[in-house]
Amino acid sequence: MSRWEPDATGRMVAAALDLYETRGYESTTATDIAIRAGVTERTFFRHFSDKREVLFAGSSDLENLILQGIADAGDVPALDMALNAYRTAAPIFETTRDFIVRRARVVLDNPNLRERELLKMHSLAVVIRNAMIDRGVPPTASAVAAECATSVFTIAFEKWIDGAESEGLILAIESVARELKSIADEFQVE
Amino acid sequence: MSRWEPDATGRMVAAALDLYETRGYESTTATDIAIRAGVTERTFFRHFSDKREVLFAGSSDLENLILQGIADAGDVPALDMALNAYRTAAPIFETTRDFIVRRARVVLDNPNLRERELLKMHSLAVVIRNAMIDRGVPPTASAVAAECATSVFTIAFEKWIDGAESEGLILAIESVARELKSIADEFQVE
DNA sequence: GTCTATAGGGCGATAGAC
DNA sequence: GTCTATCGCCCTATAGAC
Repeated sequence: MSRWEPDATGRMVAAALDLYETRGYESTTATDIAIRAGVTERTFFRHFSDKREVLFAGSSDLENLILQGIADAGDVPALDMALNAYRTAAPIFETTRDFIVRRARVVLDNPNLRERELLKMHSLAVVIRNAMIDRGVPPTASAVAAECATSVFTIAFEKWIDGAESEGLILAIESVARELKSIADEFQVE
Repeated sequence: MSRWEPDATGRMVAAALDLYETRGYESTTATDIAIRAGVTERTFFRHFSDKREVLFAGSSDLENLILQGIADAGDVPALDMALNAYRTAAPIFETTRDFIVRRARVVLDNPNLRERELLKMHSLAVVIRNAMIDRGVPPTASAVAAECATSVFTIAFEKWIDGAESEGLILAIESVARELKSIADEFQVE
């Protein structure tokens, strides 16, 4: 038997989500989470740079899928390429839906967590943007496509969480993308 | 002569920007800012809910202009309506360009401030979205238009700060909006 | 305006894996 | 021996309570 129970990170994430749900984020201390996970406060901060980060463990996995989505995309228009990043990432949300939904609710009603989520989403957009530039897509087109695909994903995710799109996250993405297309069609540049 | 020097808020904002520029955000304490502005630490926290907020003073003015931009827009397509919010807000950036540029640099290279900025931009998007829904634009169209107009503004702002668009922020907005139109044109929905 | 709890960083000690 | 995960104690600044 080893000195420590395995998967300290997983235990801390689970403990944090439980406590944030029941007591709320503000009134949960880092020490509370650590104790519930069977580690010390100091260990908590060695795994997570701050109290928010614990709900964003595994975001580097997400980033890798995003990058793969760009690499896997064929020689398609910029917006399609950017959207492919999120199509490729969608499965990791779908396979852990219960956790994702609980987590989303907690994040949604706490400004501190919301803020961190926006930073994470923004860094995904930056990753997509840079990967597209590396593939030879012009800089401004890459920036606009990456940002707008991220908006599409965010809105689709919102619908999927609400249960309005019970047919799956990818279909929700396609549906919101169609909406973007139609809005842009109506728009007349001066 | 009054008991206190006037414009405590303005002095704290200026002091904070100076210190964040020279020492960096992390190694500037709230007390440092307060002292430099000639107030007590307690006064600082009475004006600003936290150390980040000091660089976002006046964001309610911005929100009001945004709302006016939506109200002033004629019966135009959704994306045009959302963009009009930022066209209307553009002048307050242009009249204080020096301050805005210094501020943008500081925000850009500190994750804590960057995070807060993203939250502020997101709440502008939400304000636009709700104002559009109130004007009778369908919910999903409002969401997509508000988010994408915000992306357009952010990218245009970036170019304008870099000096690439010396002809003004509004022209930068129009130019990025054209890019969005052309990207959406290429995109073929499945 | 004063007091205090919490966030979160620094550092050295400890105990297993290899 | 090295490397890595944990602990424990000390510290300061933030930010909320009173």
